[in-house]
Amino acid sequence: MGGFKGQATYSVDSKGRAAIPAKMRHVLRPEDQKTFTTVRGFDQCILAYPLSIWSKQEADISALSIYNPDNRDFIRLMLSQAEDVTMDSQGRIMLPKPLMDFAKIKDRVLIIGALRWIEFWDPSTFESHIAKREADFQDLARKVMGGP
Amino acid sequence: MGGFKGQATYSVDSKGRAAIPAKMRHVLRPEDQKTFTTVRGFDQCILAYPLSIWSKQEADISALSIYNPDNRDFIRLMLSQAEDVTMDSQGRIMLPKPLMDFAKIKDRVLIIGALRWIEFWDPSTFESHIAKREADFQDLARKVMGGP
DNA sequence: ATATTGGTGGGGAAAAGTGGGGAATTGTGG
DNA sequence: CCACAATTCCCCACTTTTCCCCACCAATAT
Repeated sequence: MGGFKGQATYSVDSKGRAAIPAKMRHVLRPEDQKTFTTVRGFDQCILAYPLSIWSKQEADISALSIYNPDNRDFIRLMLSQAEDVTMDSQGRIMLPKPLMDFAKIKDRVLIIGALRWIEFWDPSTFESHIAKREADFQDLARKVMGGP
Repeated sequence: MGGFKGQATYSVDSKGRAAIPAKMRHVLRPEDQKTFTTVRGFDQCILAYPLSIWSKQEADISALSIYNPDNRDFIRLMLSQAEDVTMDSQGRIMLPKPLMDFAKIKDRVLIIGALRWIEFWDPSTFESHIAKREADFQDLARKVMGGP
């Protein structure tokens, strides 16, 4: 069925909590146990995978050989800042501090759905990240999705 | 069955709702669950795909590798402004605010059927967009559809 | 003329987002 | 092992937004 989509800008309260948009909560399945695994994104953002999706990623990483130095460092970078977070009864999660620091998120957060995962951005960071891409959206789409 | 066709100019009320023309409503199939997925168009308009059509698009996007930066930005641009909208009992949908801003739609909207999807335009934007093409309709047709 | 379908508008109930207090847990230092 | 501090977790309460339903008007068909 449908994955995460849409966006919302919410507040991060003094306890570091942020609400998950209701429309994204509804995408979660019972086996996810209201839990996301948060990891450091490849860009300056936090990624949150539903538990059941993350477990596949974890299996892939598990399969990497320990005898390759690149593999070892990749595992360190990926896992050392990974954290399971469970929604409270209000549908909020606690964003891990190390990840908030990495993404420069303070008291407002932009949450965007990206099919199989959710991204948390500092609003102004996202704007500057995406600005130039926006102008080239047509070309980017053609390049990525194929076509003449 | 036939796809969406025709046009209509309707009002957008204070709550951001717009009616789907009845002739287009009748194109929807039960598996669409009266739901469209709205996305940012490549031109200055909003696209609405019936749920069952959109799910194919989503599958294609899902197949993209997240280890490619272009792919990631494409997914962000496409999905962050995508939204599922379900018709109410009067056959209306709520146009998402971010998309209305993008398409410069205020209180009137031009709705165009385009076979597998519906387009929402600001009436004057559409007029100026299509004006120059209108004169070249013959040539455009030959270019697009093939022929001498 | 009347019934039915299609478009438009708005009010009230329900859901969603936000903030904070206090109990339970964890971690640290004596 | 215990005391204390800090953090986390679990409720409860308030405000705002969304959504569901009813009502109205116009146009078309019977």
